[in-house]
Amino acid sequence: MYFCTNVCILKVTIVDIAKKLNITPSTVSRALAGNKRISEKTRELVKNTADTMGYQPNQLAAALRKGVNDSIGMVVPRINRHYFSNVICGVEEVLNKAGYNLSILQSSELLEKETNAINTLRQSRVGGIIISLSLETENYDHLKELNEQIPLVQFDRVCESITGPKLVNANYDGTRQATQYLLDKGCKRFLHLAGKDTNNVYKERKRGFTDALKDAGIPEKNIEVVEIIPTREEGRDVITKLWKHQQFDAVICAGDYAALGVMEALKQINVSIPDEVKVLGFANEPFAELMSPSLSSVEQYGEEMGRKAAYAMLNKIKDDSLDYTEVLPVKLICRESTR
Amino acid sequence: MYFCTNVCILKVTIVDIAKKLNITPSTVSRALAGNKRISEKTRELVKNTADTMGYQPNQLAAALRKGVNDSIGMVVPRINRHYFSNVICGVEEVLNKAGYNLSILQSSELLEKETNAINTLRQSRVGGIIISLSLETENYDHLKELNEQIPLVQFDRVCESITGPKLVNANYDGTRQATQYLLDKGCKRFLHLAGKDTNNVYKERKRGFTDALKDAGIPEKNIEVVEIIPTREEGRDVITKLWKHQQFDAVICAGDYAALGVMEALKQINVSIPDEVKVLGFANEPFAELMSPSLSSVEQYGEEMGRKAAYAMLNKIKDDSLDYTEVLPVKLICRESTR
DNA sequence: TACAAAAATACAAACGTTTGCATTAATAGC
DNA sequence: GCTATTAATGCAAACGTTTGTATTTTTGTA
Repeated sequence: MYFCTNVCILKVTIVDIAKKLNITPSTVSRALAGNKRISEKTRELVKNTADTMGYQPNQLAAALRKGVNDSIGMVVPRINRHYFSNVICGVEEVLNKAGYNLSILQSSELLEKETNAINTLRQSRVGGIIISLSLETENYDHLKELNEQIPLVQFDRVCESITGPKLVNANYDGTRQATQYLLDKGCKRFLHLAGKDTNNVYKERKRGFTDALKDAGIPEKNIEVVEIIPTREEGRDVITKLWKHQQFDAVICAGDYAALGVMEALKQINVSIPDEVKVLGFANEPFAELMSPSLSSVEQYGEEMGRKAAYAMLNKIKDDSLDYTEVLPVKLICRESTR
Repeated sequence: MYFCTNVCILKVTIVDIAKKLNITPSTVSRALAGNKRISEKTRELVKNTADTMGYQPNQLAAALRKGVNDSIGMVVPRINRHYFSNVICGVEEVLNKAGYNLSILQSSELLEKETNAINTLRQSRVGGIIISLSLETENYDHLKELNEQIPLVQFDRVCESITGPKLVNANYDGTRQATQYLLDKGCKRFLHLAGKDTNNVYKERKRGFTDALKDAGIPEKNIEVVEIIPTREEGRDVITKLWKHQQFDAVICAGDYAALGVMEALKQINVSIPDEVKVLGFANEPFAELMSPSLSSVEQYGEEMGRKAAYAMLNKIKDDSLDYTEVLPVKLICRESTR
């Protein structure tokens, strides 16, 4: 069917259709949009010839003229992180159905890349931005500015002092519940490997941990909190160093990767899990279930988070005054590492 | 500093700057672009006032006028698959540095969503598309058409009959080497859980498997190939059913998730891995290393693939006649499941 | 058949850039 | 001091849509 070359296929525009049918571009535009002002007959005619000519509407021109863009931007710390990639899927699912499409950028946990990403998205005039902050982000000026300009939805790692929809996981409840669970198991000496305190996620997890222990009357000397970057390596290193001076029977980590490191380190020095130490992670990464012993963790539902963030965006676009914080429930998953 | 409202910040345009400085928009445009035709003095002046006014260039307008867009589209089967999310990171890394940005869409393994994604990207006039095909895609008309219109780079799951840059993993070599490794270990009765034969990736993996065995003189009756959708569930189910009639001492799977299912099923019926059966996967998912016994697999370097795909795109944009297939090396990773 | 009302379409400006060409200002050469 | 040359800027059209308003065509009614 395609006898003509690239160029001609690519360049078919509303004016070409208009010329072919001896009508005006405006009529074509309206016909394609299904406007009732155009007669049923010409509407059909236009649609058909548009099809046969291989017409592809020019999003750029339309967005420029309309002043609104039906694509939404998304900024995440890392695309290849299980949790975030799941959130992306959820967002995509909802936005796609609503006729929007998604531009995804990653900040790689860097403030500079985050700022760049935001600027890129603004320059391409996205209709809104869904963001989860980088670990490095402690100054929020760029966000405050952004928030005054286009619809902004924050999720997971958020800046609380910025108005608008914010969706977070029940980090406090999750860790508190997890800690309580270990208390019930009879643990006495607790270690928490926490993340940066400037981050709402890690701050809340730490708070859940300490509150649970305080309420249970555990003496301070049996509670230790160490702030790390929650990676496999740091988890391993920190435990290895720490264990020489101090032992625990419960280690609660701010993330599964740190917990993985902890377990590896403990195995290496022949500390038995869960008999001598119980280990708990957070995020329920796919590997948690499959390790040996399998790792207890806290599931946070990424796709659901994504869907909620997308709906929040759709609503925020309609009503700019939207301002709330929703806390999504998480679920403690008990496995061998805490039996 | 921001006394004025949303609207006014958002709307600052090249004309506003021009008015403020009593010069024309064209001068402003050229100044911002660093054009030498504009005097050093006004260039600086314009840039400074643009900054203080919070000017954000309108990508839409520029792309519309220039007829080219500095954003690249990417279509992958699933964003939340470890391999693909790694490829995305690689692509992003390179394109970002080159001043492009990325729009990522997922096909969810469906032809229809793939076609939609492509259309969406074309409508937003991306400068090129990097794609890995959905499993469902067996008809390539939409790709052939696309390939005549904008720069197209295929990776991993490709259509061989379409010209242009194609980057694939050494699926044949990888499986062949893996099979040879099991032959060397003394295995005699081989099972391959293959994926769809219409897919280049799975076809090559199967070919590597059968070629290795044929060359080793393994009799046909000791070779079995079963085509499945390589998921955990199917791996589990197929083995459970199969094992009743037929046993093997080597199971080579087209993917790690299928291998995981296989191992679970075998554990359930008390078949020992690796003593009675050796199991091998493909892709080296993060969990492979952490399982017990740990799963031998074939590493395919996602980020490197992404970087190569991005470079291919940058080159293809410059030179449309580019047409080659590059095979990226993979690496057999031997672990406990094949000891 | 004429005429108002309604339906269908046409006209033209606008969105914010970029860019070829025209114009003005500045410098140089004599 | 006057023209030739170069440097700096201005003008206006174009990219492909959308949309308010104007115009034409059709329909209905008397």
